[in-house]
Formats: sequence, C-alpha cells, structure tokens
Amino acid sequence: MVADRRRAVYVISVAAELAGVHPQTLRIYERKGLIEPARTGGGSRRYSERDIDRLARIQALTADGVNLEGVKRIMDLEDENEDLRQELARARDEAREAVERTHRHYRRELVPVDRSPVPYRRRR
Amino acid sequence: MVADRRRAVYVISVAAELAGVHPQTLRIYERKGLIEPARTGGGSRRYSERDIDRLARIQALTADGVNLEGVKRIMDLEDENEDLRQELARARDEAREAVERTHRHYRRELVPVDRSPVPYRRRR
DNA sequence: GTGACCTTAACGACGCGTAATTGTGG
DNA sequence: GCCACAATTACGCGTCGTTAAGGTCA
Repeated sequence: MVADRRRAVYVISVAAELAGVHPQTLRIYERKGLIEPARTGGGSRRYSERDIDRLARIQALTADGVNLEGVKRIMDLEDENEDLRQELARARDEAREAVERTHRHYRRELVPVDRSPVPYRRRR
Repeated sequence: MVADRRRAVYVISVAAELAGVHPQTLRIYERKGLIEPARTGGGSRRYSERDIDRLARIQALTADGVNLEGVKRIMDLEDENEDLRQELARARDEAREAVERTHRHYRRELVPVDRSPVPYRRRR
C-alpha cells in the first residue's frame, strides 16, 4: 500500500495519533535518541512508516515498564540479534552449498573405481 | 582461585558490599526476578560468584539509567546474543569440517580418470 | 542475648508523560 | 491572520534505592 516505508509522510500530530501518544512524547523520544524523524526545510518533523513501526515497538516496551534508556538498548540488541540470526541462516545455507559444490567438483572430475564403470564424457 | 563459580558462599551483606549497594537493594532485585540467590536451610540468601558478576552487570546498566525491567530484558537479550554468536562460530567450523569430510570421502573412494591412474587400494 | 538475617512500610529523588506557555512558519 | 508546529517549563505519577520497624534464627 505504501510505496516506500522509508518515505517520511506523517507530521507529528498524525504520528502521535498513530502511536497513541502525545505529540510532545515524540519530541522527547527524539531528544533521547530513540527515533530520528526527517525534517522539512522549515524544521518540521516528518515520520516514515518505519518510524511508526518503531514507535509501536517503543510503546510496547514502555507499556511493559521499560524506561527509555532501556528501550534504546533493547532495540539495538534486538536488531543485532536479528542480524545474527540471518547470518546464522546464511552460514548454514552456505555450508550446505559448499558441500554440494565439493560433491559436484568430484563428480565432474572423478569416477568411482570400485563400481561398474561408466563411460567418460567430456564436460558439455 | 574460586573452586566453583556457581557455589553460593556470600551472605547478603557481603554480596551487597561487593556490589556496592544496600542489602535491601539485593532483595528488591530478587523480588523483581533479576537474580536468584541460593537459600540456606534457615532461609538466608547465599550469593555465588556468578551472582556477583550478574550484580555488577546490573549496577553497570542501572548506572547508565536503565530501570530494572529494562535490565532484565537486556540481560536476557545479551545471553541470547551470546548463544547466537557461539552457534554461528560452531556452524562455520562445522561447515569447514563438512567440506573436509567430503574431500576425504572422495579421496578414499575415487581416483581421477583424466590423470595418470593410480592402483586401487582397499580401505584399511 | 546479641547479632545478622528476614519482611513490610515509608520516605526522598528521579524519570516519564501530559499540559501550558510562548514563539515561529506555511 | 490562523492553525499547526517548535521549544521550554511545570506538574502528577510511578519507580528505585535507602532507611526504619518489628520478627526469627543461630
């Protein structure tokens, strides 16, 4: 629906409404380094869809009693955590791929000696 | 120096001294689920070296302005994070090992066809 | 019996969200 | 000129650490 989630389209009043908090609260979040909305030439804040997602995450954490310093660190750790999971998945894919590659390597280059021989064929 | 870091040897007053906080603070930490010291038969708390380490971590975080709910989640995430890093290192080791294994497999089972032939030998 | 431990309650300081105020830009 | 934004300040509420009071175990 939204063309680019990074596109900053919401003014602070709308962003606050979407996040369910007071606009002033969003200014506090920014001062504390939890979020960095874009700015218009005139200096007004503009929030992207991604910013709204982040605000929702902040709300969820603060609703559970985490203060803002904690929220900042938790979101950093969660991001780091997600990166690690992806890297792990990638490492496992690559491991499987490397074994496959090794198999193919030998299957191209070699033939079994203790099985019924197959005629040699040039690589196509 | 300490035989087993999990061995609970410090009473609350000493643990508080080591952590640099009031004993009552440690009781609060326990009630909030941040730490779980062992108990003697009489009901007194006994803190292990690992507990002391954890207390130091709590102090570092609260000194930076993180509240207790945040501390709890951050330590959980840090643990999870550490697990992921180890798993990633292990996955990479295993990947290398799997390729090595595949190489050995073919070197035992097969011989090159387009190079000077070598006599077949039974596996020992 | 005297400490050190236990629990619960009260107090002060601080963080956070909201609201009010004043100024500025479209 | 009006409305929404920006920034600062003030207030109320909840959290956290400490202290105090009273009870229990060694």
